[in-house]
Amino acid sequence: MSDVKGAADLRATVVFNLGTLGALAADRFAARVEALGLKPKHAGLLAALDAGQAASQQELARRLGVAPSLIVALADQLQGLGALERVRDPEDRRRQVLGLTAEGRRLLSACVAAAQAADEELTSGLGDTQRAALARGLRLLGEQHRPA
Amino acid sequence: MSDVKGAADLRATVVFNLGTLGALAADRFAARVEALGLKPKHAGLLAALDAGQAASQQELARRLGVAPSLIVALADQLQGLGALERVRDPEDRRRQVLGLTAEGRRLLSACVAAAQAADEELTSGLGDTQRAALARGLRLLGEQHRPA
DNA sequence: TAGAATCATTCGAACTGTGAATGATTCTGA
DNA sequence: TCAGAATCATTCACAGTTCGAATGATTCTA
Repeated sequence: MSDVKGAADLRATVVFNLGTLGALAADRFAARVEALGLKPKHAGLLAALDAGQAASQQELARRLGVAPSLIVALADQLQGLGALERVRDPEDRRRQVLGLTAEGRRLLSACVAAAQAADEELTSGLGDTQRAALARGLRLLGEQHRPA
Repeated sequence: MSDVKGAADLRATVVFNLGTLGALAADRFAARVEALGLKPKHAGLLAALDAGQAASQQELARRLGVAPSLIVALADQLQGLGALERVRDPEDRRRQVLGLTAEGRRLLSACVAAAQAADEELTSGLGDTQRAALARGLRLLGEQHRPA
């Protein structure tokens, strides 16, 4: 292969396709959760709350890779929807411990359904085998890049 | 499987992993092309110019999925770097036809190298077989979602 | 040939997310 | 015990990015 690289070489790259398709997938997902009155980051926060133990906002900011001040805004909005509750940690009253409500779990479930529908739409052109291989590869790569 | 869906179901989704990893990949790539004085969109424009026939800015905006006014700004900056030239289309003097210069091809080549290095970094935890499968799946999916 | 359409360009505005400042609370070490 | 440092949630001003409307030049259409 030549040492002068062109557009074709770029398209063969994982990061290029990940970036492009990631933006596309994010748009499709965003369009669907918008019907729930949510942004993708809201869904991310709901999922983080469902996944781990009760966590402070500081800790959630680390997990989601965003500034703590953004968690405040997201939590405000989700609290306004009745999706989560803030409770002062009695053992450290600086901390606000966030917890999902029943409505929060309902919303999260709807977000997951939206993601699955978007999956169906996005990968409809792929055969079952290819779709499974892609899903597996992404899950693997994702597991290796989880924040501690 | 239950009909009430939780965080684990979301993480199993292609769109979720595509979105998350897409953002990660974009960041890694951006950090590398920044050393060249470029943003990822600049690289995208260079690649679009290298790939197709000479195109108007209007057409490039369609291909990249951005507003025409953004193409103006990107092209201004790349022209300032000597990476491309604007030529009035003699057959339609409203159009500016953009073309890569030798410097533009050099920059594109450096962008590709940056993407390949980012690939190496990002997928270093995967086996060769898995990496190839992932690259193939992404390329396939990407080809199906090309703008006309 | 007059008016509609299309192109590149400029400019103001919307949206997102960040980082610095603030007040409350907890920790630390003398 | 207590004074100062550290950590938490919160507010707020700000930067970065992208878009859409307005503009002028050019081309198309009837």
